[in-house]
Amino acid sequence: MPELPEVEVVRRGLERFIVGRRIIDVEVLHPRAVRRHAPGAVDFVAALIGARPVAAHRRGKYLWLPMDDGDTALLAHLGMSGQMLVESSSVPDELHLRVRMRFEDGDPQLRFVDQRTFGGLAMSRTTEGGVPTEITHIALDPLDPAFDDGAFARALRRRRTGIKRALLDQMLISGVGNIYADEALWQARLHYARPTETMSGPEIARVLDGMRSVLAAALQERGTSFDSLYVDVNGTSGYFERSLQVYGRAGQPCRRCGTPIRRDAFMNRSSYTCPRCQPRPRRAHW
DNA sequence: TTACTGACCTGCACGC
DNA sequence: TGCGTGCAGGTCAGTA
Repeated sequence: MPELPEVEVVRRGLERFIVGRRIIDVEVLHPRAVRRHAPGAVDFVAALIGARPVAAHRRGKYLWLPMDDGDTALLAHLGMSGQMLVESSSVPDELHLRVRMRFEDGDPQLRFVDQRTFGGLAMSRTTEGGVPTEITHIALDPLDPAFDDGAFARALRRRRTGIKRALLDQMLISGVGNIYADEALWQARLHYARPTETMSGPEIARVLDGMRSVLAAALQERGTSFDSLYVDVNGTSGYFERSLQVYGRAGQPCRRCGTPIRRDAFMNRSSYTCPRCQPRPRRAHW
């Protein structure tokens, strides 16, 4: 499931293999893949043909390639199962190939493959700061040098919710999904239902430290892979799954204290905690 | 204004 | 063997 580390690995691949190459052909093979491009697939194709990406940027889980016209960008979100593959035209089409781009200098081509179609591409106008207008509401991620720990702590305490809900809110902090939220909270020894409004400064610092350490470690391992759904631009899976401490380990011993890891249903998904290291708070936001 | 819920979507695992 | 069901989860519109 692509979260910040996985998206960053893909961004680096696009920067290496796609930036600087002029697009000469675009095929949209599934309209849902460009549903976020309001004017439709025909307009999406027309906007891209002739354009040349000049950089590859990321904010949270969003990727964008600014174009050489100076005020548009190709905006991408991988959703649950999106893949950006840089491949030779001789490679057979993937079953879930949604969009293909060909370039003036020939191979390799860029393919957007997405099994569950939660992801998508769009052409977007950019702000003066170079950020696509559609994602200006997305907060910075904790690895961004401009991320303000103090402002995050103040915003967190203004909320009346549980810490995990807050961490998954991309308007508060971006790049963190279900997997890394569970991992960071285990690192910080905090339960997911811990009320944000009463969190102490050291507790918030532990959460930020936990997030940064888990995201950095995942980046080092080129991301997490549970199946074939997350791969880099060359189709290679990451290795961080082997380093996960709680996520997906229900019933297995906590690597800190040996207590069996517990799985709870939470927000229509799963939450993994160690009942001993991360005790339920007396007052909780479920 | 803020917090929360459900829908979207497809493939796989599992039980019957 | 085949069918039905549950599960995985990021985002956003709608609701309370």
